[in-house]
Amino acid sequence: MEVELRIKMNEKLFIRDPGQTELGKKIIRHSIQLIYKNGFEVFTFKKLAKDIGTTEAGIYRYFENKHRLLIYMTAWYWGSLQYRAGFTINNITDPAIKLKKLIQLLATTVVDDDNALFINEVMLHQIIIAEGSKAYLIKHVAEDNKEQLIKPYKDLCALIADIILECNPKYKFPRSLASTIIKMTHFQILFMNNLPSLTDFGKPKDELKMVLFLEDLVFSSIRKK
Amino acid sequence: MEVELRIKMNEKLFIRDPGQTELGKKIIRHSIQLIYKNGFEVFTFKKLAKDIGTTEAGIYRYFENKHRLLIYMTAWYWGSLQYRAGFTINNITDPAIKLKKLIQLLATTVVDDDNALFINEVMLHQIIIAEGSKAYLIKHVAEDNKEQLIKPYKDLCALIADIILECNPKYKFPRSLASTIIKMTHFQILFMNNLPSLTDFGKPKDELKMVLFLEDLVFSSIRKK
DNA sequence: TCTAAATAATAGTATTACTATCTTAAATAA
DNA sequence: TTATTTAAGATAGTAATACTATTATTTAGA
Repeated sequence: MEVELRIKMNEKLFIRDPGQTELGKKIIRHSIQLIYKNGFEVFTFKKLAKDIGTTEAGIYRYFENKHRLLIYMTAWYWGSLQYRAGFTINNITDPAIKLKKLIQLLATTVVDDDNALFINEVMLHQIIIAEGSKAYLIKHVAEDNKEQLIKPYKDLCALIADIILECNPKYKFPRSLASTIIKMTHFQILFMNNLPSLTDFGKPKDELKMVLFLEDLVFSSIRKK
Repeated sequence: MEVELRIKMNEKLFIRDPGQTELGKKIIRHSIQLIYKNGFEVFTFKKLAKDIGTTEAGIYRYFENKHRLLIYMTAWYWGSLQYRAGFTINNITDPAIKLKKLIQLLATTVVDDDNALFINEVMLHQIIIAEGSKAYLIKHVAEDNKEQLIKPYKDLCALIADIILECNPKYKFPRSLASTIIKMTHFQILFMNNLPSLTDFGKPKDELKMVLFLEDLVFSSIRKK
């Protein structure tokens, strides 16, 4: 039996649902490869179309522009993470262990490299780390789209904030700490890989030490007092 | 007597030094205004030229492209911060107080709105918070330029890391904590202003509470053990 | 006053980011 | 089975962007 994990995406994120058609899946798959390889700035629909073997107009039937495509990817990433987070902490009662598991989930490179899926999560993870901020760090995103885009992110943040409160109901900054955890895991990975002198685990790369740092940071402030 | 603070900028960051000429200063001043107002994506040299009352070609004599201009601004910002950091902690001996002062410096909106200066630091601060990541989150920056751009950032990080070690010589992650402080002050400001639900001080905006959060986070982990 | 540097004015090109239209192929519904 | 949607392919075209090049004019310094 095959189980296909399908993440329900908000309809406003696309013109035509890329998950529903072959071309749509190809668009996502090849975009991820191209952006992963060369970065978002040099990525164009023309190059994508050529890579896929279709035409520019074909892509435009799915996404309004390349920025929307990045938003779609980002939302997909956070949705998937949300799902895996729920899975990870399922049946665990100790909130501290839940939190540790989540930090690990966030900080550790995804290993699920199932080629059957139309989304390569390893590459996507790297893209989000390197380019993810660009999805919402822009002035022209209309408020409603921003809402839709940010929602899975917010949900994950709220989930973590709740667990923090479980650990210590008196802790004053659960949401800020939650968003800090999420941001910092990504940034420390980015720094570790590209600007190692901004970290203490860049040379040699030591993901484990990074997790230790994050755990230390989080638990010292939660447990204090 | 007038004292002009001049920040020495690396020569690779521009074609012609904008600090040396009237047009150059205008370029910086108007870029800051335009990017602050509409964001970096929609900012073009054509619009800038029109705004200044010069031509596109005129701008290109100073900067290779708009991305280089952003790099210049970013480097200027970190240079300025580095200078103000030194100023701020001068004559203070207690490392914990030094650290607190630096957190405040990073987190608090700059007030120095001296119109005489060709760089409006209040706007620049906001630009760096909102668009700063775009300066180095790109694949095509050549390594040497990246070095030059990142240097003042690294220097500031190293300065903070040293103070952290003064506070507690046994602390294991001084550099990661330092880069975390720098990143998080900016992100928490951004979230506070744009995505308040990701923070605990968004509604109403409470910069002071934010500083408390950061201090709590930093000192609980440094002082532990 | 002469010279060199800086700027202004104008023009032009390649690429990007789209939009429009028309045709064909495939899926589905009556 | 045929009719009808629906998706995809093919082709063309436009406005804006991101530059480069050339020449003329102004300004400042020796």
